[in-house]
Parts: sequence; C-alpha cells; structure tokens
Amino acid sequence: MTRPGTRSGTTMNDVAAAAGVSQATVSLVLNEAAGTRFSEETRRRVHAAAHELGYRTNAHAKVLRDGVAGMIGFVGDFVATAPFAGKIIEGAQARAWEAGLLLLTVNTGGDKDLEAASLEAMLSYKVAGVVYAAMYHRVLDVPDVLAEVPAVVLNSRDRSGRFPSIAPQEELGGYTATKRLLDAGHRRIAMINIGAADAALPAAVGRHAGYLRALREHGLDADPRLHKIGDGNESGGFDNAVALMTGPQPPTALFCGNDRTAWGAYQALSQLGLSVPNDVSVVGFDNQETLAPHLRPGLTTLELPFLEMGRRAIELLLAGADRDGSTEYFECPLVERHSVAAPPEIAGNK
Amino acid sequence: MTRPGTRSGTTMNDVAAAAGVSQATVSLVLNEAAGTRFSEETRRRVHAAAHELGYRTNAHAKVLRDGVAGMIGFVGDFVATAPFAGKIIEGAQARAWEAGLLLLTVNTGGDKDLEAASLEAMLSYKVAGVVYAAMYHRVLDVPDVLAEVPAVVLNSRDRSGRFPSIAPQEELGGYTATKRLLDAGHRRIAMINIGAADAALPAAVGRHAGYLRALREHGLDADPRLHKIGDGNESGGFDNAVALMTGPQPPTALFCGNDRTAWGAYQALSQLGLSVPNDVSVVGFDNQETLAPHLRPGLTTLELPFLEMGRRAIELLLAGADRDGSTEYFECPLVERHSVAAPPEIAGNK
DNA sequence: CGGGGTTGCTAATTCGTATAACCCAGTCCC
DNA sequence: GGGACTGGGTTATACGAATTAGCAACCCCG
Repeated sequence: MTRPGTRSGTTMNDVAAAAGVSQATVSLVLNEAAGTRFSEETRRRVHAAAHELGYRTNAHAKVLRDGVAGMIGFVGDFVATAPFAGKIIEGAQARAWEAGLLLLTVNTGGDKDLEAASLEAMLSYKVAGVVYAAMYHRVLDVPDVLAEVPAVVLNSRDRSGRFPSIAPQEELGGYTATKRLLDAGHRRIAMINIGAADAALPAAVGRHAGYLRALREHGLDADPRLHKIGDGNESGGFDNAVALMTGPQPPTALFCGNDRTAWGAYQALSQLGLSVPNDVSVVGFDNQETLAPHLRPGLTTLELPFLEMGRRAIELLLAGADRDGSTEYFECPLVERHSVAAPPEIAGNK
Repeated sequence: MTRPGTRSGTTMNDVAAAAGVSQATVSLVLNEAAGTRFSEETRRRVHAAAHELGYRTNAHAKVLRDGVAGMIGFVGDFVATAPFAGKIIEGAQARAWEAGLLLLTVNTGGDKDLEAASLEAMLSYKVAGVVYAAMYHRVLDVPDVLAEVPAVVLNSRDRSGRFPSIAPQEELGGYTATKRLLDAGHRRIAMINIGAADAALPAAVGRHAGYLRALREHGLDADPRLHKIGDGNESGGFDNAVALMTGPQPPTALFCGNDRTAWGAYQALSQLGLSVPNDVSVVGFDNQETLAPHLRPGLTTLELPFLEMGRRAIELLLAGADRDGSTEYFECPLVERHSVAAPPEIAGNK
C-alpha cells in the first residue's frame, strides 16, 4: 500500500517547493552543514516538509557528485556447502556497516566470466574497495582489474604479491593441535590430512608442518605411515581411520585435518567398537559449528577465526592507502571439548 | 599497479576528446543506440579510444538519469549457522545476474535497527526490489517501508498479506516422508518434531500435519506417544530417540523433523546397538548437504528447494507489478538414500 | 548618513550519462 | 533549380544533490 506522499520519487526540489525555500536550503538544513545559519522557523519547515513527503536522499546523485560510493564489493568463489562462508561474510558486513557501508556480494562459484563481469559492475558502481575471498586457503591469481581499486585477498594469498592478504596461521594450528595430544601423553599420533601436503594447499601443508614440528620438539621421529592423505571429507576420515586402526601398531590419537574428516573418523571408530576418547583421542580443525559441538563426545578442535578475518579485511580496505602485498596471519585458538584423554596404556595404568 | 590510462576516472568526455568526437557520439556508439548511423571509421575511433583509456561507464550517472538501478536488495535475518542460507542467496544471486542485476545483501542477525537502516540505504540506492528472507519458515511482520518498492518474502509468510511470499510445502513434505515409511511396510512410525506443533512454526505444524494425514489415509490411528517434541538440533534427536526406543512398544521407523534431529537419532541408535535401517528406518528433512549424504548409512530425506526458491523470489520481483500477497509453495522432493528398509518383523519374515 | 558587519537565504555550477532536437552537406528527383 | 531526403554527426538539457559565491536586508557605530 503505497500511501500518497510516500512516493519514492520525492526529490529535494519537491521538499523545497513544499517548504517554500530553495533546494540549496533544503540540502544545507538536512545535512546540518557547518557554518550556515538558518532561522529555527525555516529549519522546522524544511524538516516538516521532508518528513511529510517521505523524502529520501538519492544515493546515486550524491555519489555522482562526491565521487565515492558507500559500498564495498565482496567477491567469493564459495560454493554453498562451505559452512564458514557465512561467517566470513557476516564479519565483513558487520565491520562495513560500522563504517556506514553496504556490501555488494557476488558468489562466483569459480566461474571466471561471472567473476570478471561482476567486478566490472562493481567498479562501475565505484565501490570503495573489493574483498576477494576464497573458499579454502590457497595461493591464487587475482584478476588484474582489482589493481584499480583498494583490494584485499581473504582466506588465501595473492601469488603476485600485489595485494594484502589475510589467512589463518595453519602451521601454528597444526602445532597446537598436536601439542595438545602430546601433552595428554600420546606418542603415536596419526594425522589424517585434507589433501597432499606437497600440493599448493596451505591448509594441508601448514597443518602438517605444525604437526611435524610439535613431534620434533618432543624428540619424536614422525612415522610416515601415520600420515594419511584424505579428501577433506567425511569419507576420507572414515577410510583412513579404518586403515590406521586396523593396521599394525595403531595410533592412540588422531589429528584430523578438518572437522569433517574427524567426523568420518568418529564413525569409523564407532564401527570398530573403539571409544572416543578412552581408546582413541581425536582433534579436529575448523570448529565447524554445525558439526564439532554435536559430535559425541564433543570434538576438541581448532577454531578458524573467520569472523575476525572478515572484519579485518574491511578494516584493511578502509585503512586503505599504502599497504603492501604482505600477508596477515590469524591465530586459530584451541577449542576444548571432550575428545582428548590420556592414552589407554597410561590411563589404564597397566 | 595502476597503469597510466587505466585510471578509474576516465569519463565519456575523455574518450570523446581522444577520439575527436562529441560526448554524445561516444554514448551513442558505445550503447549501439538504435536508429543512429555513424561511419565505420568513427565507430572504430570511439571504440579504440574507450579501450585505450580503460573507459568504464559510471553506473551512478546512468542510474541518476535512467531512474532505476541494476541492484536488488537482499535482507536476511540469518545467523551464520544456517546451513542453507548460502543456497538461498546463491539461487537469488544467480537469477539476478541473469537479468544483469547485482545483489546488495545485508545480514541483520535479527537486529531491527540494522534492518531499518539498511533498508533505508537500499532504497536510497534505488534498488529494483527487495527480497526479505527468513532463516526459518514462519509468519513474520514485514517493515512498512518495503511497501515503497517491489518486495518478496522468502522462506516465510507475511502476516499482513501485503507481499507475495515463497515457502516450502511443509505439509506435503511430511506426508511424503511418512508415506515412504508406510510403503516400506512400517506401521509404528514415530515423529521427532523440531518444535511444538501448536507454535507459530509452519515447519513443525505442517510436517506433523502431513505425518498425520499419511497415517490416516492408511487407516492408522496416530499414537500421540509417538510424537515427540525436539529442539530441531542433534540433542533433541538423540534424547527423543533414546526415549522412544527404550520405551514400551518402540517404533520401527522414525520420521525426524530435520536432518540434524535425524543425526542425533543415528547417534542414539548406534549407542543402543540398533542398526539403520535393519532395525530402525529413519527419514529426515532438509537434505542438508553437509550432513545427510555423509551419515552412515546415507540419510533418506526431503530436499528443501532453496536454490529454486531463491531464484523464484527474484523472478517475482522482476515480474513485478500487480502481484497480490499470496503465498507460492514449493514442493520438497524425496531424496532416496539408504536409511529406509522394511521393518524387522517383515524383513526377517519370521 | 555612509560604511562595515551580521543574519538568512538563493543562484549557479558540478558530477557523468542518455537522448531529443537540430544542423549541415550532399544527392536525388521532377 | 528548388524541395525532399539522407547520412553523419553536434548541441543542449535533464537527472538529484552538494557547495561556492554572493545578495539583500538589517543593525550598529562613528
């Protein structure tokens, strides 16, 4: 029900006419411009007319004149299954809003044509900057066109080193996870990774490197047979957990490259009649909200600080200017639940 | 590296100067305006100059002149944990893009002030319409300001009946799920709901109504003790499944109000030493991508057609005009996996 | 009573694009 | 040889808001 007087086409000229003043007066009064004096009576009339007519400023006219828009572009290659996509966007949007900016989001799904076209559109809209976000941590090539505007790479690293990047501290995360298990007394700790650690997958490489460093610091030699390559999914966790636990010298603890993998491991252990954490301890990675707290027992895992990363991306954009192409790393804090205990030989004290 | 000649400030006037023609000529040539004739030579020079200077149209100037922007507002109350939020947005964005429109998204998290403010901002940007999306299916109050622009309510229904709404066909979904179990031979079928069926929660009410109708059509009386109220989460599924299976006359099949609930039920059945589907059949609801296919065995469930719903919302907006406030319901197709079998007394054939 | 200061407001211009209106030089036709 | 086309452009204006420069009217003061 569009009430009369609430028509979206009301302009400053309409308000001016209604208030019996000039358009300039309306602009100056409504924007409370500094250094101008208007009588109380005039101000009142302007505000009354504006309210009466349902005046709303035309953002495009404003942008056209002032040069820069109150929008930030957010381009992601997310697929909908990425459970944390929302977190990143939520963080980014919240921070943008604090600065009075809206987010123009596009989900490219990896389609390069769509990506190019939407970047063009965003630049046409004179966005104040662009966040180029990746679904999973990797090294990627950023479209050249982004050089025309402040840009930040989120959850990945820019190969060319032209843009500031934001990424999680994978190595420290892997170290923390493994150390947690070592501190609980475990010595045979397997890792089920989310991909080959020699591929260009910083999450797999880094988490594994941290795993190795923790073992080394405890004077342990890493047994290569305890490093399994999964697929980052439930089935990779399941299959590798079965292989590990039914093989010779099974581990007493599993460090899983992500929570989905850990879930698969849980299901495998359950089928093998092994209990978490009494028989086998498990640590995950990601702290996936829909998964980690609901596993039985609750999964001890590392949190990917996506909310903060999203916020920080906008922050960098706003700070703007002379940022170099360096990468800012975010720490992944340990989230303690109930999937880690002492290994059986210690707990059982036989 | 902003190359010279790629400055974002290039306007049509710059192109015109470079090509030695008027600004009007540039506009007419670049837009391939109908009914105008220019020599091949002129066209060539204009295109060359535009390319050389890296000209990009200023969308704001265009909108200012043409009146309507190539953007659609998308306001959601999602929390990041909503696993399907991405699906809805993906569908909406894809359809919008096909029409050459970008999505201006805001995640309000239920904050009414933020909601009001961002709607104001969107209207300032002269969006072609607004999709007002809800995280879960309910009846809600739409902000009055949306009356000023084409608007569609997504995954909920507008209480006032002013806006067209799009929602899933909950009742039919509940019917289909239950019928699947009846057809497999089950007669004692429990439902673990995702909330009280008398609350203003169409998902709970509708799915339960469908459950009752299916039973009735098969000439069965619904046993009220087999209808449990969960919390829509894993724990609700777990607790109620334990209660049902350890009580008198346990059911042979569980219809769970959503997949998370079904997951809880799986965990409970596993702990009770009961096998899915040999001892107990399970049907879920939502077809949550991160869950249903990865459960063991894969969960038979109903798909919430969020992608299509998102697409349809944009479609309605574009069709625009004289839509009334009626609700369009989307069918939830059955996704067959491996959690349904004949009940033991039949399968065992004793 | 004339000059300077203050109060309260307006006229005019700018941003970049689209388009309606018009203009000029040739050509054709009768 | 004059009117009617036609091809190939240009000029001028509008869109809506912000802002600079300036203009009347009044007051005060010497």
